[in-house]
Amino acid sequence: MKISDIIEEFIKELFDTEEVVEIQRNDLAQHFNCVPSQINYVIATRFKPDQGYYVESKRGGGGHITIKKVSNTKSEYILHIINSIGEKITDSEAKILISDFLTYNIVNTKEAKLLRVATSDNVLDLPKEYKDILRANILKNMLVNLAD
Amino acid sequence: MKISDIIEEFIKELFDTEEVVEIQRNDLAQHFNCVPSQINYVIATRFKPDQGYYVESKRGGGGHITIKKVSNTKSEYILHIINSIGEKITDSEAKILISDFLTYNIVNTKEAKLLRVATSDNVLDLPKEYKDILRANILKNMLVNLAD
DNA sequence: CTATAATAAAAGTCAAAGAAAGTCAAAAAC
DNA sequence: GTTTTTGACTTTCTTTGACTTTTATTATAG
Repeated sequence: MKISDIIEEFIKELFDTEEVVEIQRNDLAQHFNCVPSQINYVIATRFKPDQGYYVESKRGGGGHITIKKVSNTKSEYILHIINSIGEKITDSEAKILISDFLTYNIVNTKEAKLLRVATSDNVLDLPKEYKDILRANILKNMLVNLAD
Repeated sequence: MKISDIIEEFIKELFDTEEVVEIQRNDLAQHFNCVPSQINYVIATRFKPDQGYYVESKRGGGGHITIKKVSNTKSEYILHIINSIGEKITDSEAKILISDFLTYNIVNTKEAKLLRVATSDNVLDLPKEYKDILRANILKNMLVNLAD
């Protein structure tokens, strides 16, 4: 079996327990007994954006390579959620949904806050008969704009 | 972990309790067991003006380094806008405000979209008497969460 | 008692050395 | 002939230390 495949597999296994994988190029190379640039090769060929990964790195002392898995099914997931939201949604239902988005990295902290604020009961100071309908409307429309 | 990162973190923690941080270069270096110029390095790379810090120093006996967190004009700007929004705001007024935020890089494209969507006339499908009040409420609350 | 000179106590500068990661093309393997 | 492996060379960031500059204090001369 090719060393590149082994390294690829190794890194991918790290994602089982980690959301973001941080590696030390030289250490990893030493661990697999290969030249450091082999690691670059593996990353360049197996962790491309269209394969759902985002890579960052830093050189110098304490340098490292960070690989993030970006769910490519993100927009699919969002569209699915949008469809599952009916004509109404309560404050607590929305709250849970948004918290899930954060957990699954569909949105970042700031975006989650914006979603939450724009759909929260105390901001939507309206008669009951409007509230949940409007909330569903706002939420769905905001979500569409997060799906890309 | 890098010593520079540790020192950076240490200094930033001082800001939790202090508005202005005053350090003694040699003491700090001794505390972290590094050469004094390491402190200069950390300050030069981590406490730059565009990172929101202003640094002053004095040499000689009783010398020191003072680091001030300069009031982020961004959040100041946002807070100012929030105060200027009354109890109501129309769709077109909001639109202009949000477009200004983008122009001045107060928000990024995605955030601007979210603001726009959550305050737009067609999403806020409500009787006229509620619309502008609710829009102001939503907008102000969202902005609070962008001010940091 | 001042005014100056010497000394000490800081912080600043800058370049060299070290510690990573990146690049790219040649060689090897498939 | 395409993919993988290898390694020499480059770039970036961090650490270190010798040397400089500034400021405060202390000692000395008048």
